[in-house]
This record gives sequence, structure tokens and C-alpha cells, in this order.
Amino acid sequence: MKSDPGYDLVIQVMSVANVMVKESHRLFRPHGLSEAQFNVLNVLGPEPAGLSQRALSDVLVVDRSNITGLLDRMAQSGWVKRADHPSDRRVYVVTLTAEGRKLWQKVLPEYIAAVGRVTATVPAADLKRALGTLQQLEAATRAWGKTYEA
Amino acid sequence: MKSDPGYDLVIQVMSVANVMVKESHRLFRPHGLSEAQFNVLNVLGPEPAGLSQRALSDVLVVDRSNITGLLDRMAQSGWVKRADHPSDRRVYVVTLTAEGRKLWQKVLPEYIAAVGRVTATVPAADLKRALGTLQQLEAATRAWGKTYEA
DNA sequence: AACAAACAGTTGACATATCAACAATAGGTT
DNA sequence: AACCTATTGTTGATATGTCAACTGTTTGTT
Repeated sequence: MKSDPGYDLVIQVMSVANVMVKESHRLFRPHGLSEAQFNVLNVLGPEPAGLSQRALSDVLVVDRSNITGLLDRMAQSGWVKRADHPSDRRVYVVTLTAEGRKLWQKVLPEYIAAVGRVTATVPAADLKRALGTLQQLEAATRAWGKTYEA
Repeated sequence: MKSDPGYDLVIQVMSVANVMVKESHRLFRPHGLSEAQFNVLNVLGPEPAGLSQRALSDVLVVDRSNITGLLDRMAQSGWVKRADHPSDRRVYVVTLTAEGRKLWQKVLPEYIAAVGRVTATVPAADLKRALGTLQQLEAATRAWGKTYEA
């Protein structure tokens, strides 16, 4: 029953991600935002020309079918809008509304500040090292998935 | 636009956790298991005397209301059962069935092996260091939540 | 004993996620 | 042009998660 550093780390990654998601709700809730919606703001914010729902689902790494309802709700809140694609009638071009952009510009700095306060408690060198390790781990996990398929 | 190591790490934590959850589905699916159900097996496995649903929700860090449906489905699959508490009529004592235990003993080693293959690609010293950093980060995040409340 | 407060589990409304199947459209091949 | 195939967004079934409100029980106080 010796403790395996790899296993411990994987469990810890799940745990800390879970805690971060839950705590971030406190920040989003007063704005009527969910985490998924915050992510949409962050993807569309730097893309004034807009993205297709397909592109959105690729960046967010969720199923296409998810985007439909997510955008429906955000459109109802007045934060995004869908326009027809000029040359491909299958696709919508999704952009932030002025309201959506304003919300993004208000919430993102709050989020960055909150993250800053949390990570300030740990030496920057440690943060960088951990970042590198987790990047390797993500790549290895993806690679495992590929071999598992075959 | 200088890159902030703390922010980068937080984003990376979310990303790797997301990838790990998604990839683990490949492993669970053939057994008809979900991640939430696998977690229940892992909590109940080492507790032959059983746990209350309340205790289960505390360990899994989810709302009590979640446990009801989760156990309903697992009971229907024949993996867990509820018994009346001998002295407190409000609570159920939840235990694994023989089938549930068998499933646990089959899936857990598979999971450990998969994690082992993934983490074997990274030096153990790095894994340990990252573990420590993430533990600090989790504690700091929880502390942030507390101050945010007040 | 009687009342108030706390607690366990359930329910219902909702948001998010998956997957499979579908309609409409686009594009490549013959 | 006609046909096959791939792609986009949507829908419906299902699982998981939140929260608020409810029913019963238990417990502590008066």
C-alpha cells in the first residue's frame, strides 16, 4: 500500500480543480454567470469577427450539441448573438454583444485578481515547475487515450 | 501582456483535469460505470460497515441531493444497497453489494495501471514537487473562499 | 412534556455535459 | 449534373451537478 506519487498527483489535480471550480462560482454568481458562460466570454472576447459554434466547441473541448443551449441562454441574457455566415448556410457566426463585452471586461479582471491573490501564496518558481509538470501530464494523458483507442 | 505563472497554472490545472476526466471515461464505459459512480465504489470499498448518504456526500464533496439519484441508479445496477440505520430512522447505511465489490476490485487496478502508465513519463521527483504545490494551491483557494464569504 | 432547532434524505427546477440520430447544406468524384 | 460523403447545428434521452424547499426524525432547552 505504498503511496504512489503519480497516483497522488492525479487525485490532487482532480481535487484542486474541483475546489477551484466551486470557489469561482462565488465570483461568477453575482453577475448571473456560470463557469461555462464565462469561458464563452473569454473565447469570444478576443474574436470580434466571431466564431462558428463548431469552432467554439473545439476551443472549449465540449460536444457541439452543448453549444446550442449554452448560446440560447446567453443570447436570452443579451450577451451573445448569432448571425448567418455569408457563404456557408450551415453555420452561425457567434459574437459578443456590447453588453456581453462589457460584462467580459468587468468579470475577467476580477477573476485574474482572485487568481492572483491565491497564487501569490506560492513562490513563482514552484508555480512554473508545476505548470511544466502538468503540461507533460496532459500530453501523456492524451497520448494514453490515443493508444487506448487502437 | 506578460504571462503570469499563477494564472497559467490555474488554467493548466483546469485543462489537465478536464482531459483526465474525459479520458477516464474510456476506461469506465466498458463497465457501464461513470466517474461519479467509480468514486462511490472507491469510497464504499474500504468501508464494509457502510456510510450514510450524508457522509458520502461529504467525502465526495457534492450536495446531499446528488446522492439520492446516484445511489438509485447504482442500486438498480445492483452495485450498492441501502439498509435502515439501527438507531437513527433518518439515515440509510449504504454498502456495496457483492457485485459492487467485485466490480470495484476489477476496475480500480485498471485505473491505477492507467494512471501509472501516464505518470511514468514524468520523473517521480517532479510529480512530488507538483503535488506539494497543488496542495498549497488548494489550501489557498479554500482560504480565499472563506474570506470572500465575509 | 412541549417546543424549537438542527439534521437526513427527497423532490423539483434548472444548467451543464454526454451520445446518437436527424435535416440541411457543402464539396469532391465520377 | 448526379451521387456519395462529410459537416453544421439541432433535438431527445440520460447523467450529473447546483440550489431551495419540503417531510420526517432527532436532540436540546425550557
